[in-house]
Amino acid sequence: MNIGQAARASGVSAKMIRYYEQIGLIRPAERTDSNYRSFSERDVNDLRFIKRGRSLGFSVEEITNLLSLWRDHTRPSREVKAIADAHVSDLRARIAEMQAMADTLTALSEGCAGDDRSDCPILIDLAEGPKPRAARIEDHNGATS
Amino acid sequence: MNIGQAARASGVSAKMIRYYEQIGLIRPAERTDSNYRSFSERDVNDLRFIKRGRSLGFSVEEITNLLSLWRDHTRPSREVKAIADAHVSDLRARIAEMQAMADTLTALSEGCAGDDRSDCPILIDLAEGPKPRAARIEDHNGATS
DNA sequence: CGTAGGGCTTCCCATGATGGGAAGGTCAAG
DNA sequence: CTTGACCTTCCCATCATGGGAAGCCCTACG
Repeated sequence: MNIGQAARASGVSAKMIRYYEQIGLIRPAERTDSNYRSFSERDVNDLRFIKRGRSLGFSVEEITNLLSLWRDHTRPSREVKAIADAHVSDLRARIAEMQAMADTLTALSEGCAGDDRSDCPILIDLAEGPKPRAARIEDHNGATS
Repeated sequence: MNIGQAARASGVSAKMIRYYEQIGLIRPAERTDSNYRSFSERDVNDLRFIKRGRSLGFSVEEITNLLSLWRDHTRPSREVKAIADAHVSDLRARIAEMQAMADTLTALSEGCAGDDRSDCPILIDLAEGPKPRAARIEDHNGATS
């Protein structure tokens, strides 16, 4: 199986296959007499594993670990779960961050006419920093943050 | 004002200030006799603008546009709003993507004992691809997706 | 006044995952 | 035997950021 065929079969681009080989994520492929890489079904399965891992947002480094856990069927599921859970935490943290950005911007955009006038709370916020959000009445009671 | 002082005053690292200058995001700073960059209050304000924009997830390119809109007070808010809204769409799309990843992984992780046994649905999913979700009963009625 | 330490300058390199493209070898079909 | 599609390696670019080296400058202290 050529690299192109392996690419089509796995959904991983030929460029990426070479890259994964180069960084040691996959074993160096066999070579034909003419120096073409030659892939087995098993190689393609590994590539599919990698592809799926990437689509779940795992870094190549995490996939390296997951792949070695997968190959060694005696390893405890604890290790796999730890990697996955750490990744989920990471995802959720980044989601929260981006959600906050989106919410802030949405609020600012709603206050922006979006017409010919130049007045725009978005620019004001960028220039002057975040305006304190509508103060909650409870806060007057001296609860120090 | 030295670059270090400007960095402290704006929250943008000296490295980044030089970079922003290099790519033309900010005007080249004045220089002292000894070739040190010299920043004004106005420069620092620009840096704060940039900093705030980055913290809202705008790319440097988007900030370039926002900054020029900010400097030209005659421009219509429509343009600003368009940039912001496009960015919000982008954020929301990426959030949805990551949310889907996190949800999938959470479900898989819940099915994983995380103990000494090697059996683990996470690895199975990675190796074999996504399992069809628990089929909803309504779906038996032939509603084609 | 001399020197030490900290700040500044530029320049190069690295990150992570991906793609683009050039130059050249190979293979299969016509 | 030629043509076109494929393969090989190598280099470059992305985006925003940091690390670090080599060398100049400035200030404060003895």
